[in-house]
Amino acid sequence: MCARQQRTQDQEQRQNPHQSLDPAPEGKVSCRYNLRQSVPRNRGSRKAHPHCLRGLNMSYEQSYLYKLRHSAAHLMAQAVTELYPSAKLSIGPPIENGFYYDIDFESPLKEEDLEKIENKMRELSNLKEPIVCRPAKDKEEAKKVILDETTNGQGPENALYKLQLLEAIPDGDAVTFYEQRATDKQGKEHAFIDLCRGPHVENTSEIKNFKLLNLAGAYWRGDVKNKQLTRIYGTAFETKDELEAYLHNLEEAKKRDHRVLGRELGLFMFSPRVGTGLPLWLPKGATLRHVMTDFLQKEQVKRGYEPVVTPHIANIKLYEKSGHIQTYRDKMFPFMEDEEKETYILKPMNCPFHIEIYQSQLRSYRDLPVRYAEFGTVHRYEQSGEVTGILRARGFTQDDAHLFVTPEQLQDEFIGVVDLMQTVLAKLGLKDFRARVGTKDPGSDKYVGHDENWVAATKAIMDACDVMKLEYEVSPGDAAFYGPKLDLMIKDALGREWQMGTVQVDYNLPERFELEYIGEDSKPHRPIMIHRAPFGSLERMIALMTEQYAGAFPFWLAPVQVAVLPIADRHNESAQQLADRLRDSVYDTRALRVEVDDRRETLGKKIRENQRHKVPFMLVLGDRDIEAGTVGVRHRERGDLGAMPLADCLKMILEEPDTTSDPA
RNA sequence: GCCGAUGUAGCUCAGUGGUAGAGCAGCUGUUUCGUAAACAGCAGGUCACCAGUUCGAAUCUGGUCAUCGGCUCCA
Repeated sequence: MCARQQRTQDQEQRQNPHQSLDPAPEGKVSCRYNLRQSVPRNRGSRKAHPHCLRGLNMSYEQSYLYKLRHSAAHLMAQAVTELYPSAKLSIGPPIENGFYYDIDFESPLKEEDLEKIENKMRELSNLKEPIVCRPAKDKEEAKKVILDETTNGQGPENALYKLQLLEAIPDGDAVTFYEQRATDKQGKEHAFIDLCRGPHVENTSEIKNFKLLNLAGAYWRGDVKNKQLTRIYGTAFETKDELEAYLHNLEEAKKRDHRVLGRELGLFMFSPRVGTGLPLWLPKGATLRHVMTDFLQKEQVKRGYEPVVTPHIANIKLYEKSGHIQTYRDKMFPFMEDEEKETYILKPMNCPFHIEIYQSQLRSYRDLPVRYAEFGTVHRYEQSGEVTGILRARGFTQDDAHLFVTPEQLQDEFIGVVDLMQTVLAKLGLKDFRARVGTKDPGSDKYVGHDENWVAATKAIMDACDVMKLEYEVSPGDAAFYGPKLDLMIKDALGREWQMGTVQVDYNLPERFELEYIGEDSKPHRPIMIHRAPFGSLERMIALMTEQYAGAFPFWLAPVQVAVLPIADRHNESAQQLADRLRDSVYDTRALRVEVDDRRETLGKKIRENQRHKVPFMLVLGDRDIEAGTVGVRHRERGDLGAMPLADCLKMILEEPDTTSDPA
């Protein structure tokens, strides 16, 4: 587990997820390491050391490539300052698959300006500027260097961000500058000095294979309250081939984007007449959902969960009591208000409903744990810039459940949930994920409940992870407002990381709702709640799996498992009969999902299209087969397997494994 | 929400001020075919929407909306 990624870097130096597509140049940028040894993400420490980059895999951080990219960021900054002398530089770190630099421009940069900057970079690279480290005696001297030598004659205001970075460096720590300087043929001097801990390559002529990729806005120090700077993303490699391979991979990744495949495979759609972020599930996508929820449902029944079903709207008072309104008011769809009557809201969470059901009767300690599960559709008014296909939709389905447990049961129940999640992920074939324990950020006031509850809940999560030998990383500030949580994180085709499964230990909602059970001592006690969702969002999970499998879902999940292809019209009836037999599970308890492609097209075309729709098995039926009782079998990955007796073919289909190789 | 980009037929995309184009998909007809695209014809667009500039706007300007890449957020 644990993905190829850095993760504990300073917030200002967060990787660009867009850049983190695995270019896989011999695993050079691959960075696996023990999560437990990683430095926890901590906003406080990020701010204390904004100019250092930690948490990257040591081999990458120490590699030539890492230095090269860092130097490429400097070269870009030099080009920018020559072209736009009033631009104010802030930070420009290397990241997993490249580098960026955050710059405050006087007038907005256009995408076409990138080419200009690239050309200038080439010019400077050709000057073969030596890059040298210049240590400063102390911060005082460093300040002088910044003001005297890095402002392009624009005055102290130009060094605004660099001075703030300098201030954040602890007194006594080494302060260094890197300087690159050369004179061109016309005798003009080009010089660039940047506050930087390095290290760098020795000469700008080493920076040859680079490309500026895109522009983005990025808040100074990652804080919305600060000014938004312009971030220029780029990448650099040691060789031209590696650069081209990376850019090629980027293009390939776009083809497995779930939005592209979702349309091609007929899984889901969006309509402007319905609304942003509100998916419409087409028959094949709905089938996929059914297969997945059916699987989880059965797994949950085995583990003592009970199903419940709750409405899509509720009286707002329910959510005032839970605290959701106070925290998320402006991230909900507009309230349904009526002057005379009560106000209702579209539900953004299922928990208060399940709590109501728990409270509907007096509970004994003998009844606990109570485990209520529901595939609950919720609606959240996500920010317009955040909606991303079905990865982040405004209407989605949680595979939600709430466990009401005694303190003694907490650990076992939590472990049971983690076990379920691992079972689910193994079945879905998802391996490349990481675990994150989101804890309370002491500096924030968005949390409810007493500290002792938070401490107990956090300890319960970490203890359970230890028992399960699950490696995790602690991430302060990533807790839910009512409690800490364990999240499983996974990347999409473009390398962006998403939260999927989640488990939360919650002492606070039981308190707010005054939940009770009668203990052995015949006195009332307060249960603890576990919120959990192994998929997280069914929509997001389907998006991630679509990308992971490039649309070629494992056999058990494929919306269409078998396509029967009659060669000519006269074979259509036999084809239908064969399909019906497969659907009726004549041969097995497993009813197969079968389609007959009886269009008047050539066999080649039928094969091509079913192949493009990633149908696992195609059964070709012609005169010879009907005569001999055989079918021509074609497997999605293995190709034409020739004619075989029907019985053999069925045996093969039913033995098809639940996993699949990735044909993309 | 913020920064940047994009919006032409169902899909992928041409079209830089003078009567809207191609391929695929679709429809109709012919073909009845053995493992990744048969042949022919037809139809399909208020060029996202609303204003403006102009004799004339897909094309220039402004606004709105949606989508895409980031930032921030994600109960």
